[in-house]
Amino acid sequence: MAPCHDHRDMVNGFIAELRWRGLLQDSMPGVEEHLNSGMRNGYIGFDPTADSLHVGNLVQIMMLVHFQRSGHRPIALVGGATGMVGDPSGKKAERNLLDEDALRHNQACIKAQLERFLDFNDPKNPAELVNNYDWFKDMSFLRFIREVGKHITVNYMMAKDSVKNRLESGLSFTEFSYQLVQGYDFVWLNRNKGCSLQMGGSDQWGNITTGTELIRRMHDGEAYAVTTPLLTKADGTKFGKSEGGNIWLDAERTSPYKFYQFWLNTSDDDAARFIHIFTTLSKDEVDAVIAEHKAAPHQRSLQKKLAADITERTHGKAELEAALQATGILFGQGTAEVLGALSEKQWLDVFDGVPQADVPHSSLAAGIPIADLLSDTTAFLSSRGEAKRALKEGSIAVNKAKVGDDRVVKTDDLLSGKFILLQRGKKNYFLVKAV
RNA sequence: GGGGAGAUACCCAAGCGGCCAACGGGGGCAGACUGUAAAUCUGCUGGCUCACGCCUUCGUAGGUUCGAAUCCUGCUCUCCCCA
Repeated sequence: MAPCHDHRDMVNGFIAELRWRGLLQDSMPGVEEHLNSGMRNGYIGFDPTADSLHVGNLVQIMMLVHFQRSGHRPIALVGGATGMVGDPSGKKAERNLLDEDALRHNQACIKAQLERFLDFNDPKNPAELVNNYDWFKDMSFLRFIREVGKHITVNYMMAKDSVKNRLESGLSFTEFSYQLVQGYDFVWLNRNKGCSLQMGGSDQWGNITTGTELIRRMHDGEAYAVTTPLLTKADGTKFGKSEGGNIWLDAERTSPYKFYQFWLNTSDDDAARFIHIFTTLSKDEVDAVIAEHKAAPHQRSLQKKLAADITERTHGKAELEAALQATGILFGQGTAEVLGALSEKQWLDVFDGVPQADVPHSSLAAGIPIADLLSDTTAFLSSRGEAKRALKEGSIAVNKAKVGDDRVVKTDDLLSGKFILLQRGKKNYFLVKAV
């Protein structure tokens, strides 16, 4: 056998890879042979509905990552045009349309994020980013319905679940047309980029098959579809949300610390599935981590591995280190002494993603009753009533020590001369800075 | 165009003249147990004081009444049925 310097010299079973990772929901007959017989181009579309992707998009991003690692060329499509139409799939109501400026801004931000996951400079199979606005901006309505619409019957379009489910509540012609617009993306990519595969979540199956159908009818091309299962959590709640809402890939929206914590907090069942999906570890490595975790579940090595891997991939090594340091300090044996040993810079680094407030030295010198500090002074808790409730629950800690409602916070409580750490329960922190 | 039903706190959903800050469920938060997991149990979940009490709140604007989320009127919106 010829020596192989780079795994990308060879195409290796992408579909098999998806299978063991639990990422394969549906696929069209013949895909596996098609992909295994040479380097192929495949794409996934991303909706520019916000200026950042979130962890829910991560499944699709990882699909492209695995695709590239298998030796194929991934194409990420940002839906500048489709974003203007609105996909009815899985939506109960008509969507609001974004204006063009917002879409442009969102596309640029999403592109920057995708560049962190995919290799756009690989000499053999570089990733590519396209925007369907580029081929739709000069497409006239008449041309579209003559060239594209002509090939698909309304009967065919109505049979799609995304349309059927909305027939009762109603959907606009615009949303109805969505599958054709997306289908034409595939046609265009097939023609101009040699793209023969579209991937996506299982809710995209209908849209994708409209695309393969169009390709077949318009120029007798070869095209395939593969979808991933919809990601769920073991407890049935929606994946990707946390107390504060969505978990974003943008560090400004979700701090790397919170991002790391999100993954660290996944349940055992979920973590075992997620490590298959969101890391590039080999099957042996995955099995080993899961086995290690089973042997000593309290170590939570599985969650740690998962969180570290994704955080580093998303935010980089330095941010991961900072998140680890913050985690160690906040959840470790961390006592007031540990905290007091930090430099001012360390304080600010560790608490980067934690809400903060400035409090004048003078009021601390006078002493602030804890209830006042929690609500009026810092707005850590939304009202005095909530502060008092929390105190009654025994959930408030100052500098990692539980306090009662009679506690008065003074200058003596300042650590490193400047900081006080407030805490509600185990996971909610607030940093007071004396100024 | 005609007829009917409805709008209650984050969501669902009771209440139909005073005992309603408003049953119950979900969600959320916290405590216990743990492993910053899951499951379970307990408490809290409008604001101010927290002890009574007070203030704002039941689509919206008025009205009746000692007193209304509950009755009357106008308005807005939603849903269903018939044409």
